[in-house]
Amino acid sequence: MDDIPETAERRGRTECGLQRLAAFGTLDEQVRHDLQAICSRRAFRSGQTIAEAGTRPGYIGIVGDGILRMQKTLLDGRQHVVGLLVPGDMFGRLFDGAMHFNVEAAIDSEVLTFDRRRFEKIVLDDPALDRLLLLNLLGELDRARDWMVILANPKVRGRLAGFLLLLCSRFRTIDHLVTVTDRVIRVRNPLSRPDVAHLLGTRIESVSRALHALADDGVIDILRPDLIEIRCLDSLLDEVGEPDLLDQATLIALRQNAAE
Amino acid sequence: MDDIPETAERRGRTECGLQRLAAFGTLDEQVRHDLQAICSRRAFRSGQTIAEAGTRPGYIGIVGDGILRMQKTLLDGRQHVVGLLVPGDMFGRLFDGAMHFNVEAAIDSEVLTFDRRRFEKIVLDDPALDRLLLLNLLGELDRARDWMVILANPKVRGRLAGFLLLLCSRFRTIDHLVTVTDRVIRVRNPLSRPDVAHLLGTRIESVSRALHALADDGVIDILRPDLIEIRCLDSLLDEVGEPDLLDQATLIALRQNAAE
DNA sequence: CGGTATTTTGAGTATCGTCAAGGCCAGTGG
DNA sequence: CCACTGGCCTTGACGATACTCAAAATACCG
Repeated sequence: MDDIPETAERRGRTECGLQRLAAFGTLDEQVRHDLQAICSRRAFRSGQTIAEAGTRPGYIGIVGDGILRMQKTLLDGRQHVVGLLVPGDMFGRLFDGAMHFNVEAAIDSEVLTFDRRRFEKIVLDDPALDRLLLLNLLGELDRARDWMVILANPKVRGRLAGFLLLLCSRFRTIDHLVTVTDRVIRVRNPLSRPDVAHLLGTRIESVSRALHALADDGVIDILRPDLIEIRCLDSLLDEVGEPDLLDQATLIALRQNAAE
Repeated sequence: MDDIPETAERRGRTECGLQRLAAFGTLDEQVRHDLQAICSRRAFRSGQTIAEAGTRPGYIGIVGDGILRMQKTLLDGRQHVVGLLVPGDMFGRLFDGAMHFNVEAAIDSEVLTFDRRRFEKIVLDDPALDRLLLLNLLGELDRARDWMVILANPKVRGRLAGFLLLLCSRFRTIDHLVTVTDRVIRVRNPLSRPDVAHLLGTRIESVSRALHALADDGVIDILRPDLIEIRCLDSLLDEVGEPDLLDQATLIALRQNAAE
């Protein structure tokens, strides 16, 4: 897993793809240019470590492509997933101390890195960018709270349902991870069974059983262990009980073809 | 609960107590003065609603004294706690849309409110305040992730242990909620049994049993249902398995007298 | 095609949820 | 002062769920 050399790093500077991230489209031309100048695009293979807890990396990262997982190392050495990062999400302790979690690539991914010092300088000079970061953080907070509600579900089945919905919500814009064809939503789960189990506070066997129980009830189809087809969105929503787990935009997007 | 008149509001403007909040001490004199000018101090009785999900209050709130709980309303109408706010914490969707959760007073509390428009204006003009808010959010995020780790604990006992430790960590600076006397830490739990149970994804009976199981093992003492004495901090930490649930400063503070 | 890792299934046990009953405390009214 | 009431917390008994350990099946990779 970890024997992939650090040099699995494509060099950047040229066309780092910042403009493809919608959120940055609203920024001032000059600011985008400044950011472009300190931006490198680096590729990481699935499983590779990108940033480690306890250290303070010299750069700010923005996910360009792929999925990263944030995880904490527990006393017994196991890794506990505390969140996923999708394209557009940031990490890296702006203005702050050491990382509180590791960042690893959940699938092959590309990360835009910005020298932290210089990034902070640009932020201080541009309120719009600053505001962008603040809103990004607020969104991150809401998602963390969504996780809390899901994790507080007393039954594994309910937690798993919430997990699947959250995957759809987060991956909606990433077409190779979520595809909405007529009546069904197909979603790829980038987390291994042990990771899912640990995240949901249970064991791999229980995850497997709950998943197959949902399949037996016709709520989902298991195409592959990591590829799920959602046949009945409403049933899944019922299992969770949280009204605004999926925002309106996501709901509409997921239903758009299903309604035909 | 809700029949306390809205006028349970002490008038503000004069000496709103902003300077007592450590975080704001570093701010520019002028900024503090500007904030003071738009600050009102309002008191809320335990159980009173302070802000509602779906609305966009006209003010930014900072907890002055007491404990607030953030909670989401589920489909079945129950309220689910997703976090606690202690003195110095903020709420109120700066630059952003509607609230995603309710805010209620968990105990009698005092809140500093700032007109949102004017607050945002001051923020835009002062990078230091902006940075303060950003760090506040980062801290909030870390705490939400701590909750996630605790909630992912498969056993009620482990989740409860984590809950108690998190209480200590959050309430450390509030002397009437956490007192460290020789060898023991005494902490008051501002949440009712139903709230704790729901937060931890279990039932009140299980909370009771787990609490008494910890007491039987000599890890804690139950002085009153809402007043816990921690006799063995290390045992509690073991139950959780998360190394940095308590930051170094908190650990030292909690142990300072216990070491004698 | 074989070998390995992952996932699934099965059986037994521990934990937890559920329902019902009992205890404790504060407030009320006799 | 004491019985009564209602809210919350605790305890007990039983059934449902989930965890553990072990084995089988499947997917993955050369």
